[in-house]
Amino acid sequence: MSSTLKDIAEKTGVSVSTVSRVLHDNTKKYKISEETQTRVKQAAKEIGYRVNALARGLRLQKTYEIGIIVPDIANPFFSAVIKSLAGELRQRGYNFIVYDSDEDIAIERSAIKSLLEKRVDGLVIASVGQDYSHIQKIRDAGIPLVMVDRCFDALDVDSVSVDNVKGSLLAVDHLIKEGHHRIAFIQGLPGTYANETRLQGYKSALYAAGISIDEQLIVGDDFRSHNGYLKTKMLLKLLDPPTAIFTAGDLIALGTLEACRENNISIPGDLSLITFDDPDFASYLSPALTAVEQPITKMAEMAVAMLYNRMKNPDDERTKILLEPKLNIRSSVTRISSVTNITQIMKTETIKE
Amino acid sequence: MSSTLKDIAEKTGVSVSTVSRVLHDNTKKYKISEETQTRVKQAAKEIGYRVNALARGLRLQKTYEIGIIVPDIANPFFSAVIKSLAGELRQRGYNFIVYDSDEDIAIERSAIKSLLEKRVDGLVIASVGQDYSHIQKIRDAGIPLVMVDRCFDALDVDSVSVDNVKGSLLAVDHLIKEGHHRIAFIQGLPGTYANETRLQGYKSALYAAGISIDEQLIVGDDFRSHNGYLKTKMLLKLLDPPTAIFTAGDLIALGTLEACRENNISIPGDLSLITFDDPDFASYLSPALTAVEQPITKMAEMAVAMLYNRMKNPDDERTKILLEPKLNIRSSVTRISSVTNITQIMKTETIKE
DNA sequence: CTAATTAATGCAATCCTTTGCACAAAATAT
DNA sequence: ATATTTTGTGCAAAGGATTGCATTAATTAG
Repeated sequence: MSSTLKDIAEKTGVSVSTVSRVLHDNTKKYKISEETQTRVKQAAKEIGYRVNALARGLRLQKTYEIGIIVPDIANPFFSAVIKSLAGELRQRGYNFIVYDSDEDIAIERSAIKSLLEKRVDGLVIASVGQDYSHIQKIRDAGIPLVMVDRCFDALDVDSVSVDNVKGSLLAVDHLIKEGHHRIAFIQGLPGTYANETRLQGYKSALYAAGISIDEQLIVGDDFRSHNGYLKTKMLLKLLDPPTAIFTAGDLIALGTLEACRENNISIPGDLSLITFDDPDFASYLSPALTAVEQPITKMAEMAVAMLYNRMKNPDDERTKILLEPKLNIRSSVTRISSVTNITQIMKTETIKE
Repeated sequence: MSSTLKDIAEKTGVSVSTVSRVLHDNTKKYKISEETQTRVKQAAKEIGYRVNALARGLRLQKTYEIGIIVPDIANPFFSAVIKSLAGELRQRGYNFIVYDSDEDIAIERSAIKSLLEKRVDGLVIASVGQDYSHIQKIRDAGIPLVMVDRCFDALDVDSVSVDNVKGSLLAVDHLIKEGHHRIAFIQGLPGTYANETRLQGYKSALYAAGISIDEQLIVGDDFRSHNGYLKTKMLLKLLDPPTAIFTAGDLIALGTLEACRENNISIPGDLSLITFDDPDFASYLSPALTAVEQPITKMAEMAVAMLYNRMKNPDDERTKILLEPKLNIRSSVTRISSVTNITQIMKTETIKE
């Protein structure tokens, strides 16, 4: 079906080696006569020759492919990350293969298996989290790898992510400054890097403000919108409901919006909302969402640069980079009066005792 | 670095063939003794063996990879399509490689080149449009191919897309029923299948209602949000601005929302808005967007089924499938009084003469 | 006890490309 | 005219896996 170097060789009467050299050896290391060159090129075009990347990769032990794994392609945050990574990689002459682990660590494992079988030259992984033994194996096997967004503090691997703790601090501090004391946190998948660090930021902010932590207000179990929907409904049913909700991801916030709409709760009138992640559509939502933005382009740029460096210098020391988040204040948070605050605090105390 | 069948063979003292058969021949066509099997499997595990997909693909002339090309990964519509395709493919034991053509036909071409070099078993393409000579070549080369969403009427290739004309009719009819006569259309990339068919639906609806077409109200040149933003600003500056806008894609609608917000135009108070594509967040926008929904899951399901069939039966007749769109009425369209209508019509007439 | 099966494994070709080394012919130097 | 260098090209191995055919040893049949 598809033609090979051999076909061209037969057609032009030269050897396969010569054909290969004409078509791919940009170096003039081998001196092929002008005449042969044109004859071969001509034949290649006529016959519609296309190099076989499998054979080449096999021979060269290099594929110019990078594997990318994210927990959810359809999540605007990750699709933006992929898009940025793709641009960076293309510039450097690399292609990429994306896998969607669907927030499932078993799929993540099998994705890694597939990619390694394909002999990709490197990996960029936004891990589901929870466990890192499989990632550790990749590193130990000496395969270039960088983790983005979702990484592991305890694992010594190149990584670039946003300072999640700081992002949460920014968000919760803002709520506190606006007079909120009863602030709920709807988390993503527990045990996950992104989640634990964001939770930590939430707790620190409350602690720093002298607000005691109410475990009832920490709910949720994954990054999907349905989680936001369900948990918001639960929070609203509390005897002493929160005056503000901080969600760990954009999709969760969408679920919260849906629940509020159904229950005729006005945001920010009745409830303030702030979320981690700042997708393109955040400012067009009703109301425009106050959100913590992550520097996606920067993240992709650095990830590729780090991967590139790791491929060149396998023995460099590994680095973990933390980028600065940014709080974009829009209109989903309202100031509440200090009178209310005091009542709130008293209420909280009462429950606590 | 990574181990091969040969390593295992040496370690266990059997031949490479035997190792291969133990590890991959699920058929019991060759009878390998239980003892050898366990010895080989054991060694493979110890040594961390991993098949080389390049070598296997080369030998088998089959890679179990499907190439996917879309114009914009970050567009929620396409990322949803990819996600659905991915699920379908995985079920059938296929992997996939995604490329983002960035709405650029040159990148699309080079993506196709790359994928064919990798010897993918089939292709799913949402083409940029404009030209199809490169697609025709794939078909003529006998490579299994199905087009989704963006296809070509004039090209005989398996394809599945939504009935765009009907979708536009649904949208514009709805506007007309709500009393609108001055309806603008902000298009996507001209020359594109999706765009031309949607435009056609828009025109037919107006024609059927006896409303003359005002070329001033047909604007726009790509599917990005910036296009929506710019063109909305222009439309608003018209002496006789539209009372409703119909946008050819979700991102365009986002741009329109932004422009309206900046100009203090209330939707649907001052202007009604309806869009093609219905992303998850459409119902949470301000206002909740009335939108034409495409059956994405169905589309992916059928695309994979068709591709699968084409791989099995290369000579079957090719089919073009059109799926039904659905209008989701929310709150971005308002009814306008017939008095206004008449004035509007008169104004239009005046300009026309 | 010989002939015919069956069980268990190995040989070697094939898939396609790349590249170090060898070699013949032509050009240049001595 | 001989020795040396340069040009232009081919040979063959390597990269890893698969599989039809061949082969040997062990069983079973007759």
